[in-house]
Amino acid sequence: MMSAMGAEPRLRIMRLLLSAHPEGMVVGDIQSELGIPGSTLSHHLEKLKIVGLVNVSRERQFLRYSANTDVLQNLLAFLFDECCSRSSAIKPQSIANLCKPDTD
Amino acid sequence: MMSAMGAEPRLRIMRLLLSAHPEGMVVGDIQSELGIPGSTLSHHLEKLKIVGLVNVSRERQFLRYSANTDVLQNLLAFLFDECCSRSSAIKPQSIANLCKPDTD
DNA sequence: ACTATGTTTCTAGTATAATAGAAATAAGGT
DNA sequence: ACCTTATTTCTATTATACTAGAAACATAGT
Repeated sequence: MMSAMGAEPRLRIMRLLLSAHPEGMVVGDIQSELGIPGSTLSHHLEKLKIVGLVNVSRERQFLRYSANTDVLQNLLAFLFDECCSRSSAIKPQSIANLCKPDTD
Repeated sequence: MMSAMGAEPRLRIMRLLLSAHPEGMVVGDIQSELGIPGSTLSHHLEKLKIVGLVNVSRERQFLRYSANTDVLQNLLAFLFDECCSRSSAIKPQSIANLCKPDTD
């Protein structure tokens, strides 16, 4: 998954899909937004789908892709676990607070 | 950075260095622990160093590598920011709680 | 059935990355 | 100065990934 997110075109796709979450976007819109040729885009979407970072569903003749936030959450949890339980070097609160100053 | 962590040998290195945090490890110990030939290991360590995920310091004739937890924290913060501020789809607390059930 | 549109698969070229043996460099001990 | 140990750089090979045009496939409308 990190390898998948490590490629710039795919990180751009993920960020775009997160902007459009939870509705997601159809391929054509992603394509015109990012300016990536169809076949190249399809290849990247395929990779993101394989590792589970995105979900796909048909909508008439369009394919709608959306970010799989459960999987993203697992990735974040894994990284946290590595950092915290292995080394206690990172303070989760300092990061969590960045996102939700209103809850808690 | 995600690309760097996305390669399996390098993820193994990072996990090992996090286990040994904050002391870190000298190259020879990493090598015997992971069973990676010296030149290959050196190549991977170089990459991790370039993206800032590890720090190096000389210690007599050894080179000691250690995980750069500040940079890791920034990476986590970036991911959180993408997920939370773009989509509000991820609950930071659910992850933060995995690590520190005693603080807060 | 035919046409139009959206998306993928096929194919191939190019670039980047992983691997590791051998030689070179660095630091330390005698 | 020389030898030993630690690590890197050099070099080359092999494998994998990125890119994208063209053709194929899927769905919808007429």
